[in-house]
Amino acid sequence: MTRRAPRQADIAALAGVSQATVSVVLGGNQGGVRMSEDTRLRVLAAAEKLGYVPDPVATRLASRRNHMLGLYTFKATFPTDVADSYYPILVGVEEQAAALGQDLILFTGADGRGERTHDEAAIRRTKIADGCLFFGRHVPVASIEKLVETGFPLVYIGRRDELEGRIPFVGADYVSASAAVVDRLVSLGHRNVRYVRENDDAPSSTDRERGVVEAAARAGVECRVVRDEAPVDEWRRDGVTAVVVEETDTHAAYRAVRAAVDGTDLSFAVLGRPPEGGTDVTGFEVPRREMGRRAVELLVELITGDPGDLHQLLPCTPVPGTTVKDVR
Amino acid sequence: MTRRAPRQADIAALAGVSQATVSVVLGGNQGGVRMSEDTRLRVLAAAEKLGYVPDPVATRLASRRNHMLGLYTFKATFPTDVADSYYPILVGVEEQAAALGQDLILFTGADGRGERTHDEAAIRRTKIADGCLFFGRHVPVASIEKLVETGFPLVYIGRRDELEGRIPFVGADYVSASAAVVDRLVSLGHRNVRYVRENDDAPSSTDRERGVVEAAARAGVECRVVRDEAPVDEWRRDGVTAVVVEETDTHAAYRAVRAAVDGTDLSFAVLGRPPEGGTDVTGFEVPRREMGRRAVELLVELITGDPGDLHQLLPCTPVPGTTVKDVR
DNA sequence: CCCCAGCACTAATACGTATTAGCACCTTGA
DNA sequence: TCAAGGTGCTAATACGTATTAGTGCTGGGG
Repeated sequence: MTRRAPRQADIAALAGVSQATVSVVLGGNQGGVRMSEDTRLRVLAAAEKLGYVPDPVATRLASRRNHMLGLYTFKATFPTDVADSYYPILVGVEEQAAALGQDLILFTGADGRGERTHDEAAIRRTKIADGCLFFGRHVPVASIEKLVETGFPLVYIGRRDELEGRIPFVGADYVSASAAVVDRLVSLGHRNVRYVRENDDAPSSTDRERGVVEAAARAGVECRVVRDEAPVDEWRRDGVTAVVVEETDTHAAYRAVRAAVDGTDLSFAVLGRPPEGGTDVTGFEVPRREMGRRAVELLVELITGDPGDLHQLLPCTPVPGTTVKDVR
Repeated sequence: MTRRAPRQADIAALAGVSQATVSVVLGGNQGGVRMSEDTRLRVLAAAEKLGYVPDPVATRLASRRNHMLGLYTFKATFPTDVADSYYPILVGVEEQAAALGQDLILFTGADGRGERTHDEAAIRRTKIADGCLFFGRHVPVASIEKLVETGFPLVYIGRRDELEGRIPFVGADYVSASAAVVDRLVSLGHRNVRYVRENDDAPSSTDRERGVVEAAARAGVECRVVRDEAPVDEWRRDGVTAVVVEETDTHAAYRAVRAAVDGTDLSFAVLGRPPEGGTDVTGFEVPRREMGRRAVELLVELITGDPGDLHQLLPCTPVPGTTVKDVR
């Protein structure tokens, strides 16, 4: 039953011109080819009448532009467990893509039978789009390198330092934001702090640690780093007055520490936002939506050829909260 | 810098065969073309040596399908306000798309400058995919009809009865689920019920009303339908013992009624799930994730040519809850 | 010695669009 | 009248792979 979708050749036949003419007219005549107004209108009318829609695959094969941006996530794009942290980014991505007239291709990472693979073929499929956003805590370096080497435009959401800075990214400035949290503690008189981080070496984790450690060092304040455990009584014996905890998608460290600290007189801050929401816990807000927007912006710049800064770190907004006490 | 990616022609040259041979060998020889083991190995070796990876764009142009499913939403795909009700559907869609090896195109509805239009051109663009899912409370009938008429595969998420049943859909059986809620009230002795519904004539609203009204009629129970207001004292004077409220994305009716009923001895049920979550409120669970999955399944069936049932209604899961009292 | 049946492979073409060189025609000015 | 220049359009080709009809070759049977 399916009538074939109309193509330029059909329009050409209807309007009594050649396929090339149709392409020129519909393409907005970028090539500077002369065309009479009369012909132009005839072609447009025919296209309208047939309900023509350009084939994006053919467009891309012929010209390497189809106004589609890829979105490759290393987990499901719509994850079930960490919805709260992914979602705002996606909102930003969609927002900006719409604003710039780009559609989005979600690569499901499926190569036919179910299993989600992130092998080279899967990643290379992103080339169907004009460019692609990548989003995930880790990087399959080899595959990404091949993409980068072919000059394919891509932007990571989140800071990356693999491939000696050849990966463009839009991330959050966790270093400064984390340092600011420590600075605040220091200004309120805390001289002995524990930092609980998770067992992950993604940049978002290491950046936070760096911010905390450097700020503590600058202030001459003691700050020991521990992982994923909360012997609160011991800490208090050691003279600790404040606990800072990393916040990741899993919330693992956060929950453990929060539970242990609750009801004590320890000050408490989180490097991000607590999963339960609210503004009472001291920390900072990651500008996820803005990250999504800027990533799209940068990607489109890469595609069109004059990118701004290839490595962007957006500032996080401090959340004062009420869980840090003045101990001066 | 960009060295050209190797193509089949390069392999062919290296192996001393034709491009067609390369295609046949690398394509796993689906067409039943005979090929000597020797040649096969030579080609594979050459491909390996050059690091060949097929160009997905060309692949998709040459074969008729592009293995992309469209997803057209009448609001932003990633809405900021109704995340909870949209999201599970998207999860299901992505899940099943991945399982069936399909990528997803999100139509941002952008025609250049920001504003989201749903004119014919916007909807027509969905044809760049092999088929498209539509998702929204209302239908731009004229535009959709044109699509349907060309035989373009599409599936609505949510029941639709426009175009005399020519629109395939996967929806939820709100009629039965709503009736079941009333049946439960009746079985607990309620003989006078108020139904508060919202001011919307989308199928999801009218179906709920129908279920409620019919169930009440069958049981010979009084059930008056009101819109969006909650004069609780008046109801109680009239002998009402239970209130049923529709639940939509806006939560408007729900919130009003819930607040008014709270603290009274009126029983209370919702035709869906309350926005605050939990399982204490009597109602039912809409199988959103499953709807997403099945919609994808049906769409792919339409594309490949042997669709099952074009109109599917999925059962909702009853949630007993504790807000309905036994008044026998 | 010829014919036919496989065998191993390839030429040709399709897919739908973009791009570019250039053709045929017209106008203008000398 | 002719060259120069302009106008409006098209032929040809590229993009990289899939598909199919067919071609040349070999060997075996008659």
